[in-house]
Amino acid sequence: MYRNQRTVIESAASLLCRKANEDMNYWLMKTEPAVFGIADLKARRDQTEHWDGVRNYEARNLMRDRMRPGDQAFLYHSSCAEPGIAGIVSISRAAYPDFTAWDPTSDHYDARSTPERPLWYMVDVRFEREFPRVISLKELKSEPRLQGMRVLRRGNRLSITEVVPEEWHLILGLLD
DNA sequence: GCCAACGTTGGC
DNA sequence: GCCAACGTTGGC
Repeated sequence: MYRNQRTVIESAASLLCRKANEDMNYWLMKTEPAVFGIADLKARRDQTEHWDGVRNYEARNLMRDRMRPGDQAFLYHSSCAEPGIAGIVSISRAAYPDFTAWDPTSDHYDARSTPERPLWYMVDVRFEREFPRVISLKELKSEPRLQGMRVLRRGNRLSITEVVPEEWHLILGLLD
């Protein structure tokens, strides 16, 4: 009961915050569903998880300098049978040091990063919505008004990219 | 600072 | 499994 009430209150607060925030940004975040997909996030306690393992400076800078709580992001499934956008997550915590970089047993260990001088950062994301179907990469590529999207560029490898509001709403419209 | 070699990403 | 494209590393 307490959990439900808190969730409702937080959702309302998040909405209010979003409406008041002119600088809200939209994002696209890539993940391999075999490792951690939208279904995994949905199943997490509080449907929230930290987004660890980003080891690219440009993506780190976007998280650290531009992402704000209340921002929304498409969750993109890559390296799978049907690459595409599987749903929406929200940013629930601003960037903080990625502690997996300090763990020698982690796949993402990086000896250059320390608690005193963190090199890598992560945010927390919360499940918002799973689409009734994946909006495939093929479908995104076939839409002329989306050709500017960085994720569609040939050879793109950046795991976090910005989505402009026009693209965001157009993509949501593809579901109808 | 240049740039070749390397490891990784990710669609196909 | 293939391979193009990319970011990073390290020799010079």
